[in-house]
Amino acid sequence: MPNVEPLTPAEEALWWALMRIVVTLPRLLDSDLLCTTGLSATEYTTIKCLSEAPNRELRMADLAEGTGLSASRTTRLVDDLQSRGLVTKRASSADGRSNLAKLTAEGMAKLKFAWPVHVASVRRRFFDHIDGTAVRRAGHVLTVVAARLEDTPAAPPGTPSATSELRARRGSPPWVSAPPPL
Amino acid sequence: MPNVEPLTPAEEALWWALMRIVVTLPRLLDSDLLCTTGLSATEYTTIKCLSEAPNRELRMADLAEGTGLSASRTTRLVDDLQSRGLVTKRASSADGRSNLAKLTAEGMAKLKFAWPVHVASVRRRFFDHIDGTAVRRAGHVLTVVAARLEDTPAAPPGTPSATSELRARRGSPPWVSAPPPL
DNA sequence: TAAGATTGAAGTGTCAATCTTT
DNA sequence: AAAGATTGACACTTCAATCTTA
Repeated sequence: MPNVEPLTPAEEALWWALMRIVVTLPRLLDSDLLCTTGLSATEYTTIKCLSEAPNRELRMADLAEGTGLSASRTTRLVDDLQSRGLVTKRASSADGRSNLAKLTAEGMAKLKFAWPVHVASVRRRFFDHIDGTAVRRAGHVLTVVAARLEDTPAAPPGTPSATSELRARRGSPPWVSAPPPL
Repeated sequence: MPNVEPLTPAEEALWWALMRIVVTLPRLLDSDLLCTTGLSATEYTTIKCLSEAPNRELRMADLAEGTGLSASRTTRLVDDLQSRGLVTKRASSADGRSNLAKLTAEGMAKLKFAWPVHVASVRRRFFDHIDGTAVRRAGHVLTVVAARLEDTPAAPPGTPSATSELRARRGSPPWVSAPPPL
Protein backbone atom coordinates (compact mmCIF):
# COMPACT_ATOMS: atom_id res chain seq x y z
CA MET A 1 0.00 0.00 0.00
CA PRO A 2 2.69 2.48 -1.04
CA ASN A 3 0.76 5.39 -2.53
CA VAL A 4 -2.14 6.67 -0.51
CA GLU A 5 -3.52 10.14 -0.84
CA PRO A 6 -3.95 11.82 2.53
CA LEU A 7 -7.40 13.16 3.23
CA THR A 8 -8.23 16.55 1.79
CA PRO A 9 -9.01 19.34 4.28
CA ALA A 10 -12.74 18.95 3.60
CA GLU A 11 -12.52 15.21 4.12
CA GLU A 12 -10.48 15.74 7.21
CA ALA A 13 -13.14 18.04 8.65
CA LEU A 14 -15.96 15.64 7.93
CA TRP A 15 -14.01 12.74 9.33
CA TRP A 16 -13.17 14.54 12.51
CA ALA A 17 -16.78 15.49 13.10
CA LEU A 18 -18.03 12.01 12.32
CA MET A 19 -15.54 10.32 14.62
CA ARG A 20 -16.43 12.69 17.38
CA ILE A 21 -20.11 11.95 16.93
CA VAL A 22 -19.46 8.24 16.79
CA VAL A 23 -17.73 8.36 20.12
CA THR A 24 -19.76 10.92 21.98
CA LEU A 25 -23.34 10.72 20.85
CA PRO A 26 -24.05 7.15 21.96
CA ARG A 27 -22.78 7.85 25.43
CA LEU A 28 -24.88 10.97 25.76
CA LEU A 29 -28.02 9.21 24.57
CA ASP A 30 -27.38 6.27 26.82
CA SER A 31 -26.74 8.50 29.77
CA ASP A 32 -29.85 10.64 29.15
CA LEU A 33 -31.99 7.55 28.95
CA LEU A 34 -30.52 5.85 31.96
CA CYS A 35 -30.69 8.86 34.25
CA THR A 36 -34.30 9.52 33.48
CA THR A 37 -35.78 6.07 32.98
CA GLY A 38 -33.42 3.54 34.54
CA LEU A 39 -33.08 1.78 31.21
CA SER A 40 -29.82 1.47 29.30
CA ALA A 41 -29.91 1.97 25.57
CA THR A 42 -29.48 -1.74 25.06
CA GLU A 43 -32.39 -2.50 27.34
CA TYR A 44 -34.51 0.14 25.67
CA THR A 45 -33.80 -1.37 22.29
CA THR A 46 -34.65 -4.81 23.57
CA ILE A 47 -38.02 -3.96 25.01
CA LYS A 48 -38.83 -1.73 22.06
CA CYS A 49 -38.14 -4.67 19.79
CA LEU A 50 -40.47 -6.85 21.85
CA SER A 51 -43.16 -4.16 21.86
CA GLU A 52 -43.35 -4.26 18.09
CA ALA A 53 -43.66 -8.04 17.84
CA PRO A 54 -46.96 -9.88 17.52
CA ASN A 55 -48.31 -10.44 21.00
CA ARG A 56 -45.26 -8.53 22.28
CA GLU A 57 -43.42 -11.83 22.30
CA LEU A 58 -40.35 -13.12 20.46
CA ARG A 59 -38.13 -16.19 20.31
CA MET A 60 -34.75 -15.47 21.86
CA ALA A 61 -33.01 -15.89 18.52
CA ASP A 62 -35.37 -13.49 16.79
CA LEU A 63 -34.93 -10.97 19.54
CA ALA A 64 -31.17 -11.21 19.17
CA GLU A 65 -31.52 -10.73 15.44
CA GLY A 66 -33.76 -7.72 16.00
CA THR A 67 -31.46 -5.96 18.41
CA GLY A 68 -28.22 -6.90 16.70
CA LEU A 69 -26.84 -8.45 19.87
CA SER A 70 -25.38 -11.92 20.24
CA ALA A 71 -27.53 -14.76 21.49
CA SER A 72 -25.60 -14.99 24.70
CA ARG A 73 -25.88 -11.28 25.44
CA THR A 74 -29.58 -11.55 24.76
CA THR A 75 -29.96 -14.40 27.23
CA ARG A 76 -28.31 -12.39 29.97
CA LEU A 77 -30.17 -9.22 29.15
CA VAL A 78 -33.56 -10.93 29.18
CA ASP A 79 -32.77 -12.66 32.45
CA ASP A 80 -31.96 -9.32 33.96
CA LEU A 81 -35.07 -7.65 32.60
CA GLN A 82 -37.11 -10.56 33.90
CA SER A 83 -35.68 -10.12 37.37
CA ARG A 84 -36.88 -6.53 37.17
CA GLY A 85 -40.35 -7.56 36.10
CA LEU A 86 -40.26 -5.97 32.66
CA VAL A 87 -40.16 -9.19 30.68
CA THR A 88 -41.08 -12.84 31.16
CA LYS A 89 -39.43 -15.87 29.61
CA ARG A 90 -41.17 -19.20 29.02
CA ALA A 91 -40.60 -22.31 26.97
CA SER A 92 -42.36 -22.39 23.63
CA SER A 93 -45.23 -24.84 23.42
CA ALA A 94 -44.70 -25.25 19.70
CA ASP A 95 -40.99 -26.03 19.77
CA GLY A 96 -39.37 -27.37 22.91
CA ARG A 97 -36.05 -25.84 21.97
CA SER A 98 -37.28 -22.27 21.87
CA ASN A 99 -37.78 -19.81 24.66
CA LEU A 100 -40.13 -16.92 24.26
CA ALA A 101 -39.47 -13.53 25.80
CA LYS A 102 -42.60 -11.47 26.35
CA LEU A 103 -43.00 -7.88 27.43
CA THR A 104 -45.00 -7.50 30.63
CA ALA A 105 -47.49 -4.74 31.31
CA GLU A 106 -44.90 -3.02 33.46
CA GLY A 107 -42.40 -3.38 30.65
CA MET A 108 -44.81 -1.76 28.26
CA ALA A 109 -45.55 1.02 30.71
CA LYS A 110 -41.83 1.60 31.13
CA LEU A 111 -41.40 1.81 27.40
CA LYS A 112 -44.24 4.28 27.04
CA PHE A 113 -42.60 6.43 29.65
CA ALA A 114 -39.17 6.09 28.10
CA TRP A 115 -40.04 6.78 24.50
CA PRO A 116 -40.68 10.53 24.78
CA VAL A 117 -37.63 10.86 26.97
CA HIS A 118 -35.51 9.21 24.33
CA VAL A 119 -36.94 11.18 21.42
CA ALA A 120 -36.48 14.40 23.33
CA SER A 121 -32.89 13.40 23.93
CA VAL A 122 -32.34 12.69 20.25
CA ARG A 123 -33.84 16.04 19.31
CA ARG A 124 -31.88 17.95 21.88
CA ARG A 125 -28.58 16.29 21.16
CA PHE A 126 -28.86 16.21 17.40
CA PHE A 127 -31.79 17.59 15.46
CA ASP A 128 -32.09 20.83 17.37
CA HIS A 129 -28.77 21.87 15.87
CA ILE A 130 -29.69 21.49 12.21
CA ASP A 131 -32.45 22.73 9.97
CA GLY A 132 -34.66 20.83 7.53
CA THR A 133 -32.44 21.34 4.52
CA ALA A 134 -29.44 20.06 6.39
CA VAL A 135 -31.42 17.04 7.55
CA ARG A 136 -32.23 16.10 3.97
CA ARG A 137 -28.72 16.72 2.67
CA ALA A 138 -26.98 14.83 5.42
CA GLY A 139 -29.60 12.13 5.17
CA HIS A 140 -28.84 11.52 1.52
CA VAL A 141 -25.13 11.33 2.09
CA LEU A 142 -25.18 9.10 5.14
CA THR A 143 -27.83 6.81 3.73
CA VAL A 144 -25.60 6.01 0.79
CA VAL A 145 -22.63 5.32 3.02
CA ALA A 146 -24.66 3.24 5.45
CA ALA A 147 -26.12 1.17 2.66
CA ARG A 148 -22.74 0.31 1.17
CA LEU A 149 -21.01 -0.11 4.47
CA GLU A 150 -21.26 -3.82 4.84
CA ASP A 151 -21.30 -5.00 1.28
CA THR A 152 -17.88 -3.48 0.67
CA PRO A 153 -15.49 -6.41 0.47
CA ALA A 154 -13.84 -7.13 3.77
CA ALA A 155 -10.35 -7.79 2.38
CA PRO A 156 -8.21 -4.65 2.21
CA PRO A 157 -6.93 -3.79 -1.27
CA GLY A 158 -3.16 -3.97 -0.83
CA THR A 159 -1.07 -7.00 0.02
CA PRO A 160 -2.24 -8.44 3.32
CA SER A 161 1.21 -8.45 4.80
CA ALA A 162 1.29 -8.50 8.58
CA THR A 163 -1.33 -11.18 8.94
CA SER A 164 0.96 -12.87 11.42
CA GLU A 165 0.47 -10.90 14.60
CA LEU A 166 -3.15 -11.30 15.48
CA ARG A 167 -4.93 -11.50 18.75
CA ALA A 168 -8.53 -12.19 19.57
CA ARG A 169 -10.93 -9.36 18.81
CA ARG A 170 -14.29 -8.71 20.36
CA GLY A 171 -16.52 -5.82 21.25
CA SER A 172 -15.58 -2.25 21.14
CA PRO A 173 -15.11 0.72 18.86
CA PRO A 174 -12.22 2.90 17.81
CA TRP A 175 -12.44 6.52 16.84
CA VAL A 176 -9.27 6.76 14.91
CA SER A 177 -8.24 9.82 12.93
CA ALA A 178 -6.42 10.34 9.72
CA PRO A 179 -3.34 12.55 9.27
CA PRO A 180 0.09 10.96 8.83
CA PRO A 181 2.85 10.71 11.41
CA LEU A 182 6.03 12.74 11.20
CA MET B 1 -42.35 15.02 28.98
CA PRO B 2 -45.89 14.64 27.69
CA ASN B 3 -45.78 16.23 24.22
CA VAL B 4 -42.98 15.09 22.00
CA GLU B 5 -43.12 15.24 18.24
CA PRO B 6 -42.05 11.98 16.64
CA LEU B 7 -39.26 12.27 14.11
CA THR B 8 -40.26 13.29 10.60
CA PRO B 9 -39.59 10.79 7.80
CA ALA B 10 -36.49 12.74 6.74
CA GLU B 11 -35.22 12.82 10.30
CA GLU B 12 -35.99 9.17 10.67
CA ALA B 13 -33.95 8.36 7.57
CA LEU B 14 -30.98 10.37 8.72
CA TRP B 15 -31.15 8.90 12.17
CA TRP B 16 -31.31 5.37 10.89
CA ALA B 17 -28.27 5.89 8.68
CA LEU B 18 -26.31 7.60 11.42
CA MET B 19 -27.02 4.90 13.99
CA ARG B 20 -26.03 2.26 11.52
CA ILE B 21 -22.78 4.05 10.79
CA VAL B 22 -22.13 4.55 14.48
CA VAL B 23 -22.43 0.84 15.10
CA THR B 24 -20.83 -0.59 12.01
CA LEU B 25 -18.09 1.71 10.84
CA PRO B 26 -15.87 1.50 13.93
CA ARG B 27 -15.89 -2.27 13.82
CA LEU B 28 -15.00 -2.35 10.16
CA LEU B 29 -12.16 0.11 10.58
CA ASP B 30 -10.87 -1.72 13.61
CA SER B 31 -11.05 -5.03 11.84
CA ASP B 32 -9.32 -3.72 8.69
CA LEU B 33 -6.52 -2.31 10.76
CA LEU B 34 -6.07 -5.33 12.96
CA CYS B 35 -6.07 -7.87 10.14
CA THR B 36 -3.46 -6.00 8.15
CA THR B 37 -1.22 -4.49 10.79
CA GLY B 38 -1.82 -6.33 14.06
CA LEU B 39 -2.79 -3.07 15.75
CA SER B 40 -6.22 -2.40 17.16
CA ALA B 41 -7.72 1.00 16.57
CA THR B 42 -7.06 1.92 20.18
CA GLU B 43 -3.43 0.94 19.86
CA TYR B 44 -3.11 2.80 16.58
CA THR B 45 -4.50 5.93 18.16
CA THR B 46 -2.15 5.59 21.08
CA ILE B 47 1.01 5.29 19.06
CA LYS B 48 -0.14 7.94 16.64
CA CYS B 49 -0.61 10.28 19.57
CA LEU B 50 2.88 9.52 20.79
CA SER B 51 4.32 10.01 17.31
CA GLU B 52 3.09 13.59 17.25
CA ALA B 53 4.51 14.53 20.64
CA PRO B 54 7.85 16.26 21.16
CA ASN B 55 10.53 13.60 21.27
CA ARG B 56 7.75 11.04 20.64
CA GLU B 57 7.24 10.94 24.37
CA LEU B 58 4.32 11.78 26.65
CA ARG B 59 3.32 11.62 30.30
CA MET B 60 0.75 8.90 30.91
CA ALA B 61 -1.88 11.46 31.84
CA ASP B 62 -1.28 13.51 28.71
CA LEU B 63 -1.43 10.40 26.60
CA ALA B 64 -4.75 9.48 28.17
CA GLU B 65 -6.01 12.97 27.51
CA GLY B 66 -4.84 12.77 23.91
CA THR B 67 -6.48 9.46 23.15
CA GLY B 68 -9.63 10.06 25.17
CA LEU B 69 -9.11 6.89 27.15
CA SER B 70 -9.11 6.57 30.91
CA ALA B 71 -5.86 6.63 32.83
CA SER B 72 -6.22 3.00 33.81
CA ARG B 73 -6.89 1.86 30.28
CA THR B 74 -3.86 3.81 29.18
CA THR B 75 -1.70 2.08 31.77
CA ARG B 76 -2.75 -1.35 30.54
CA LEU B 77 -2.45 -0.41 26.90
CA VAL B 78 1.04 1.01 27.29
CA ASP B 79 2.17 -2.02 29.28
CA ASP B 80 0.96 -4.24 26.50
CA LEU B 81 2.58 -2.15 23.78
CA GLN B 82 5.78 -2.19 25.79
CA SER B 83 5.74 -5.97 25.97
CA ARG B 84 5.53 -5.93 22.18
CA GLY B 85 8.47 -3.56 21.86
CA LEU B 86 6.53 -0.68 20.33
CA VAL B 87 6.76 1.63 23.31
CA THR B 88 8.90 2.09 26.40
CA LYS B 89 7.88 3.41 29.78
CA ARG B 90 10.22 5.10 32.23
CA ALA B 91 9.97 7.31 35.29
CA SER B 92 10.25 11.01 34.68
CA SER B 93 13.45 12.58 35.91
CA ALA B 94 11.69 15.91 36.41
CA ASP B 95 8.73 14.65 38.46
CA GLY B 96 8.97 11.40 40.36
CA ARG B 97 5.24 10.85 40.11
CA SER B 98 5.12 10.83 36.35
CA ASN B 99 5.85 8.03 33.93
CA LEU B 100 6.78 8.78 30.38
CA ALA B 101 5.73 6.60 27.49
CA LYS B 102 7.95 6.84 24.45
CA LEU B 103 7.53 5.41 20.99
CA THR B 104 10.36 3.09 19.98
CA ALA B 105 11.88 2.88 16.52
CA GLU B 106 9.86 -0.27 15.92
CA GLY B 107 6.75 1.51 17.09
CA MET B 108 7.41 4.30 14.65
CA ALA B 109 8.04 1.83 11.85
CA LYS B 110 4.82 0.07 12.68
CA LEU B 111 2.92 3.34 12.55
CA LYS B 112 4.45 4.24 9.20
CA PHE B 113 3.30 0.92 7.88
CA ALA B 114 -0.13 1.21 9.42
CA TRP B 115 -0.99 4.72 8.37
CA PRO B 116 -1.58 4.07 4.66
CA VAL B 117 -3.48 0.94 5.55
CA HIS B 118 -5.77 2.92 7.77
CA VAL B 119 -6.30 5.77 5.34
CA ALA B 120 -7.05 3.32 2.57
CA SER B 121 -9.59 1.69 4.86
CA VAL B 122 -11.21 5.03 5.63
CA ARG B 123 -11.40 5.84 1.94
CA ARG B 124 -12.77 2.49 0.95
CA ARG B 125 -15.34 2.30 3.72
CA PHE B 126 -16.48 5.88 3.59
CA PHE B 127 -15.15 8.46 1.15
CA ASP B 128 -15.26 6.25 -1.92
CA HIS B 129 -19.04 6.35 -1.68
CA ILE B 130 -19.50 10.11 -1.77
CA ASP B 131 -18.41 12.93 -4.03
CA GLY B 132 -16.77 16.25 -3.18
CA THR B 133 -19.99 18.19 -2.88
CA ALA B 134 -21.44 15.66 -0.50
CA VAL B 135 -18.27 15.76 1.56
CA ARG B 136 -18.60 19.51 2.02
CA ARG B 137 -22.30 19.43 2.75
CA ALA B 138 -22.14 16.59 5.23
CA GLY B 139 -19.06 18.16 6.73
CA HIS B 140 -20.87 21.39 7.48
CA VAL B 141 -23.81 19.64 9.07
CA LEU B 142 -21.86 17.20 11.19
CA THR B 143 -19.33 19.78 12.28
CA VAL B 144 -22.08 21.87 13.80
CA VAL B 145 -23.57 18.91 15.61
CA ALA B 146 -20.21 17.70 16.82
CA ALA B 147 -19.31 21.13 18.13
CA ARG B 148 -22.47 21.49 20.16
CA LEU B 149 -22.60 17.91 21.28
CA GLU B 150 -20.99 18.28 24.63
CA ASP B 151 -21.89 21.78 25.59
CA THR B 152 -25.57 20.94 25.47
CA PRO B 153 -26.73 20.83 29.08
CA ALA B 154 -26.71 17.31 30.44
CA ALA B 155 -29.97 17.57 32.35
CA PRO B 156 -32.99 16.49 30.28
CA PRO B 157 -35.60 19.21 29.75
CA GLY B 158 -38.67 17.66 31.36
CA THR B 159 -39.16 16.72 35.00
CA PRO B 160 -36.39 14.33 36.01
CA SER B 161 -38.80 11.78 37.34
CA ALA B 162 -37.41 8.26 37.56
CA THR B 163 -34.08 9.26 39.03
CA SER B 164 -34.52 6.46 41.53
CA GLU B 165 -33.56 3.33 39.64
CA LEU B 166 -29.98 3.75 38.64
CA ARG B 167 -27.18 1.35 38.19
CA ALA B 168 -23.55 1.93 37.44
CA ARG B 169 -22.75 2.93 33.87
CA ARG B 170 -19.52 2.40 32.08
CA GLY B 171 -18.24 1.68 28.65
CA SER B 172 -20.22 0.84 25.68
CA PRO B 173 -22.43 2.32 23.08
CA PRO B 174 -26.07 1.93 22.20
CA TRP B 175 -27.53 2.32 18.74
CA VAL B 176 -31.02 3.13 19.73
CA SER B 177 -33.67 4.07 17.19
CA ALA B 178 -36.60 6.36 17.30
CA PRO B 179 -40.16 5.38 16.38
CA PRO B 180 -42.78 4.97 19.11
CA PRO B 181 -44.16 1.75 20.52
CA LEU B 182 -47.69 0.56 19.83
C1' DT C 1 -3.34 17.38 50.59
C1' DA C 2 -3.20 16.81 46.00
C1' DA C 3 -1.38 14.93 41.62
C1' DG C 4 0.13 10.91 38.91
C1' DA C 5 -0.20 6.26 38.21
C1' DT C 6 -1.55 1.56 39.07
C1' DT C 7 -4.52 -2.20 40.78
C1' DG C 8 -9.00 -4.41 41.81
C1' DA C 9 -13.70 -5.02 40.91
C1' DA C 10 -17.27 -4.70 37.85
C1' DG C 11 -20.26 -3.97 33.39
C1' DT C 12 -20.79 -4.77 28.44
C1' DG C 13 -20.11 -7.70 24.95
C1' DT C 14 -18.16 -11.77 22.14
C1' DC C 15 -16.88 -16.63 20.83
C1' DA C 16 -16.54 -21.51 21.76
C1' DA C 17 -18.30 -25.34 24.09
C1' DT C 18 -22.26 -27.61 25.95
C1' DC C 19 -26.95 -29.22 26.78
C1' DT C 20 -31.54 -30.18 25.06
C1' DT C 21 -34.88 -30.93 21.65
C1' DT C 22 -35.94 -31.81 16.72
C1' DA D 1 -26.86 -34.16 12.78
C1' DA D 2 -28.70 -29.45 13.29
C1' DA D 3 -31.23 -25.72 15.67
C1' DG D 4 -32.12 -23.09 19.94
C1' DA D 5 -30.47 -21.59 24.07
C1' DT D 6 -27.36 -21.26 27.91
C1' DT D 7 -22.84 -21.32 30.30
C1' DG D 8 -17.92 -20.41 30.77
C1' DA D 9 -13.99 -17.99 29.66
C1' DC D 10 -12.21 -13.94 28.24
C1' DA D 11 -11.31 -9.02 25.93
C1' DC D 12 -12.22 -4.09 26.44
C1' DT D 13 -13.23 -0.37 29.27
C1' DT D 14 -14.38 2.36 33.28
C1' DC D 15 -14.81 3.71 38.33
C1' DA D 16 -13.15 3.51 42.97
C1' DA D 17 -9.54 2.54 46.05
C1' DT D 18 -4.71 2.56 46.74
C1' DC D 19 0.18 3.66 46.57
C1' DT D 20 3.83 6.96 45.84
C1' DT D 21 5.83 11.40 45.31
C1' DA D 22 5.40 16.67 45.50
